[in-house]
Amino acid sequence: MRSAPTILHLDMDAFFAAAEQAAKPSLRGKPVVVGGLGPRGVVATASYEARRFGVHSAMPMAQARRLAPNAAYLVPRFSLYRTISEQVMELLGRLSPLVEPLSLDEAFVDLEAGGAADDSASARATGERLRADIRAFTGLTGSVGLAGSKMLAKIASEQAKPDGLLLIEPGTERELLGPMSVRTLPGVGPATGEHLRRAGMTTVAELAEAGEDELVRLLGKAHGAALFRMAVGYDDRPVVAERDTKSVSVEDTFDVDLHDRVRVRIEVERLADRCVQRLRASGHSGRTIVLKVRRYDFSTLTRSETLRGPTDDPSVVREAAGRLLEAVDTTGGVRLLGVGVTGLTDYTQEDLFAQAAAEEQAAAEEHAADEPAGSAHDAAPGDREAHEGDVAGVAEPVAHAERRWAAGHDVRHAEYGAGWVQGSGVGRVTVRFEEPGSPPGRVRTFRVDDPDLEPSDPLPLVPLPTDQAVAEQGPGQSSWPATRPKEVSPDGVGVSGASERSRP
DNA sequence: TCTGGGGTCCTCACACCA
DNA sequence: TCTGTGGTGTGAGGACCC
Repeated sequence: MRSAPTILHLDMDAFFAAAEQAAKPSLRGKPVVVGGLGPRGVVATASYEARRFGVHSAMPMAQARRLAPNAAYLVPRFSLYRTISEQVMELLGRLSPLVEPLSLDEAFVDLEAGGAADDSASARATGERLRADIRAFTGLTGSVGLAGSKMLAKIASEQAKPDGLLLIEPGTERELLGPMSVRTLPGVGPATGEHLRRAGMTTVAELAEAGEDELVRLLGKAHGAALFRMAVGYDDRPVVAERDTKSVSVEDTFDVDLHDRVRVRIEVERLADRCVQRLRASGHSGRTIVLKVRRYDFSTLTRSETLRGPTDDPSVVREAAGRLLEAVDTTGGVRLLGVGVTGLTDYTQEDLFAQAAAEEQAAAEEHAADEPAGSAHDAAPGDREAHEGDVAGVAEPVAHAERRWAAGHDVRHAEYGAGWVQGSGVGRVTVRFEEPGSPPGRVRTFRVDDPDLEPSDPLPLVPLPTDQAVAEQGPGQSSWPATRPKEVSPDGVGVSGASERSRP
């Protein structure tokens, strides 16, 4: 806790949906829902227009479609969001060396450490400047909270949404927090909230009145004590720039429950391989292998095995996961499988031969991953929906030519210019010709093998400055964030609802 | 009308050892 | 030798977050 509100929390507004609206002018002002489009998908982000229909994060997609049948439904394009996120994080990095990213669209900044602010007035000015810069550089809006602690800064940005700034003056915390719901505090979810409600506590003030001993009795030592401190507005957690990864995992929910034991085994091995790929990409190896199984009735169990030493060998992880699977009863069906590795270290302590073999295999897998989209993981459930756009409605694996035109992806036509794929199927691809700076564009349909049509990289959401404009700013002046939109992996977008009406 | 994916942290139970 | 205790490692599950 500090005497000046110099901890800043930034939260981008409806980030994934806003990015799609910025990239696709025809979707601006319309309800947009981003999330998994499969039968078991959930909403990742809903635009504010969609929220008016009652759609919100974590809601089953089927329910969202009932509430907002005319919304545009899109699959997330993480590489695009990551590019935008890097631009935003770079802007934050100019304020302070102490930036703690929480996710692609959220971060804490210690303004004091960067000398960017030392009192309320300078903190507020810095926050407003940051919001203006984010809008100028990305075309998106973010909300800023400023306070003397991380908890309060986060609460402030939440209150400021959308597109606002709120500063909490030190000394006013308890007064402000008192009437708020216990669910406002970080760490109080549905279960803890209900637990507290049964104990007669629904507001933060009631938590503070109950006292630390009572909260510890109800919730346990760590949780109870932490919650009491939060309730009285005390939070001295520092902004931490670098955090070590503790675990790496991959999981897949299947469109239809798996019953075949052999198939389950194959999926576990596939997940183990994907997990090792990630593990290696992060430069880690790990000692404990974890298998996660969610059964037909949504009951979830985990089984783990700790090895004698850390590994990043796919065969070792595959075998361990397979052994763990042997001990699990899967009768009735399996809804989800996951494989993870914990107990991470930065290197492998196994013998050098194993290490060399592992590296060879990693190189081979990396080569395979560079091949055209769809060749490596067509059978993997997580990838399948990405290639079969909602609009295209293709039940069978799409033909290679059509696979080039994943719905939502950017394209360029020799005559009509830049656009994005609205759908494809039966030898045709439908493109809406518009780009971030243009008015909503027209839709045209082409043969999938039209030589004038080519896939292209995503365009910047706002025009990049000319070299002249940069030069005029002079050396050392604020300049465009270095990160540029780069190649986006074929993670696919399917569109339905509003845009589906313009299908050929 | 069903409930994603990738994480973190905490608690509890149990075995083992000093 | 037996019993109690406390620390540590491991395994499982739950809650929470974005």
